[in-house]
Amino acid sequence: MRGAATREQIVEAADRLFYQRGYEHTSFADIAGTVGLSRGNFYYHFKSKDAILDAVIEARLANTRRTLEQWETEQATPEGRILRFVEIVLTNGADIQQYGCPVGTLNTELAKLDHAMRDQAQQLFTLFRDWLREQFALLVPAEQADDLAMHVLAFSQGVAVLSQAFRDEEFVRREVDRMRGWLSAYVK
Amino acid sequence: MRGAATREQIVEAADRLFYQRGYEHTSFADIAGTVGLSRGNFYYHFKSKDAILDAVIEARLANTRRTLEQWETEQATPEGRILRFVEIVLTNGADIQQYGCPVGTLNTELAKLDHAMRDQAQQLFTLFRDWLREQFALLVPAEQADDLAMHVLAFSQGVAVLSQAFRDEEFVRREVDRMRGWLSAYVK
DNA sequence: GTCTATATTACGATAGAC
DNA sequence: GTCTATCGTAATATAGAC
Repeated sequence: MRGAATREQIVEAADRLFYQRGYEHTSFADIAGTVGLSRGNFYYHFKSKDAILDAVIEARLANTRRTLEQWETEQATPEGRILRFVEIVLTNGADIQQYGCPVGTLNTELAKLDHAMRDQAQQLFTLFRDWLREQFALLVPAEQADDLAMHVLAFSQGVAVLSQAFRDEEFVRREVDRMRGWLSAYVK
Repeated sequence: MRGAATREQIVEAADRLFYQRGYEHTSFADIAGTVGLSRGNFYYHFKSKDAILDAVIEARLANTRRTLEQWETEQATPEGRILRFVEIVLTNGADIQQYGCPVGTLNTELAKLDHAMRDQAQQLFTLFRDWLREQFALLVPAEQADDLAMHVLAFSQGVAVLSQAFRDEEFVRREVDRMRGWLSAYVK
């Protein structure tokens, strides 16, 4: 019981630190310090740094699935759901301006490190891609849906990178408005 | 003479390694090994890692200015110049698929590290932004030009992040085609 | 300008007591 | 399950010989 709670605390702290500082720049001491644990005890729960990354990605995948399910129930129409995704850059605007997109920055970092966990990080993107594709498939012929899903995904990444680089909230708003206009052409 | 040549070699090697592996993941030994220099001698040329980063960014700024000037002479029309920028994601497609955008990934990394050289890295983006704005100012009213410039910049970053994550050249092609269509609406 | 040798620190990881 | 103590390695950086 207690063990599971500690493990969860470690994963949560690592998740946040990996996002805010990056994976490589986060040390065991950082995570242990945040949780209030000694470095030695750390290895009882996770035997390597990669093992923590694995757990963090698994947690993010689970959280993402939960979020997407919630959006399904909250938004009645496919365009409403797609718009819900588009507006993350506003909803999470402050975090994105400081730390970038949690999915995009992790993928970028692991790609440069040529890290073994690259493909699992890509799955985070794939979750959104597939979900967006399903929404578009309700609006356009099925063979166009994936292309449009990738376009919306690219929008989110472009906005996130520049939002972090320039720290310009107005830019984000303008891009969301432009995306709203683009999207309206596909609404039945 | 010889000293300047060695310094140049160091900056070139560091530039490439920072791009391919990331700044933090690149060690002095990596750079020294590439140039064929001992670590000790290294500090004769650069007294710290930050000093190398500074020199690398300066070199990139100079290279970027040169590239933009070249595009000015090569392309007679503003739309041709903007398109030349848009097509970088194809021209440098292989590198971007492997290492991402050199400007975007550096900005993302330095932002997470909260690095002192962040603002100088941002200048790389600003060079492209200002240049694109000037091109758009020849096509649309001046007050719209910066918004459109940022949109094109966001396009390049979105495509670069997803190109690296999914390693999908077809996606890049489709996005460039879409951008060509978008751009044609602004051409006189 | 270039080298070897070394100081120093931080990190990932292990051993073993409690 | 948690702790302290410690090892090995790699990285930044310095000192001093040639």
